[in-house]
Amino acid sequence: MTFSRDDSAGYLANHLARLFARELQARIKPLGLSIGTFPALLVLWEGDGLTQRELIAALDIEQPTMANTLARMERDGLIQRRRDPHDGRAQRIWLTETARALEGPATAAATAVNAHALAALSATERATFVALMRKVVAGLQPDDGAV
Amino acid sequence: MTFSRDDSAGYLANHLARLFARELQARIKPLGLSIGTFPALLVLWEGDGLTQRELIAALDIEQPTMANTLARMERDGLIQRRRDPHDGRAQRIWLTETARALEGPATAAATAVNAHALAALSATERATFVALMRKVVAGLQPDDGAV
DNA sequence: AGCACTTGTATAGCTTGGAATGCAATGCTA
DNA sequence: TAGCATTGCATTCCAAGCTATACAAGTGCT
Repeated sequence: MTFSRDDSAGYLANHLARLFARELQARIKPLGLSIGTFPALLVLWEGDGLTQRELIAALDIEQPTMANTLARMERDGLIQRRRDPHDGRAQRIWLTETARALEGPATAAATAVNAHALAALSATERATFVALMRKVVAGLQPDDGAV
Repeated sequence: MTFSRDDSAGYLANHLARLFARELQARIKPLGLSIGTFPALLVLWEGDGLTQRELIAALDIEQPTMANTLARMERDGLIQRRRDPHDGRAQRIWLTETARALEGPATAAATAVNAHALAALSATERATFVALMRKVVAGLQPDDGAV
């Protein structure tokens, strides 16, 4: 029996993520954004002043990846970093006005991508799909709560 | 209303793919493989002697990505490329014995990753999950059949 | 034969992701 | 309080994905 790509959850997940990324990329490029910054922005739009460590915990991204992403975001004028007055190691991350102004159009773009991607599914199927993804993610995630 | 990451199919797909990739990577690293070569190997194990173009069509990978992946695979002794005798532009890709020998352990590793990832789901849910991913992928794919 | 067009690959340059490592600031403890 | 462990972040190096571009080999047309 050969291993079948289209029966493999892992293969499909990879393919799915690439398709989503391609489309989101196309839609937010006009805004001057790229996909890697998106998750961080989503968190920061809810409330900034976080440390890198807090962002990492929220997003399950490895620390060097986040450091790199934040460096690009600072370069591109999306964030500013200021040292934490109480902890000389930490920096707190603040959105610029530019980044704040992008919340509306950027989330609209993401919503549009999701809508387009799920257009082939019924409302029930969409809910099931998202719930199952959440369940698998939860099962795979390293922080098992209990230790 | 704020955009909620955990209700976003795109966000979840990205997270899911990263979790799968991390685990597969860990499991096949001991074999001397890395995840980027995996899809190409799956196709070539079914039958080699393909051109780069044929691999791309099978996997929905952009051409420069595949060129780059094949270069790494050749460097790592997984494939050899020989010019097509009938078309001076094309090269046909052949697996080395090394690559052939890895089919068993590598697909076993991928199967184990899938099993682990879907462990939180019932048999019915697993089938649903895979079917829904396939459906969304099909809906997002560029080649609409009709043109 | 000559020319434009198409096709198959390669290259350059970027982003996004990770592992491994280094280092400074902090915290803990004997 | 000196020494050690921990924490927060940066850096290095690599893989994997993309866009844009280049280029050589084939194809078709005149």
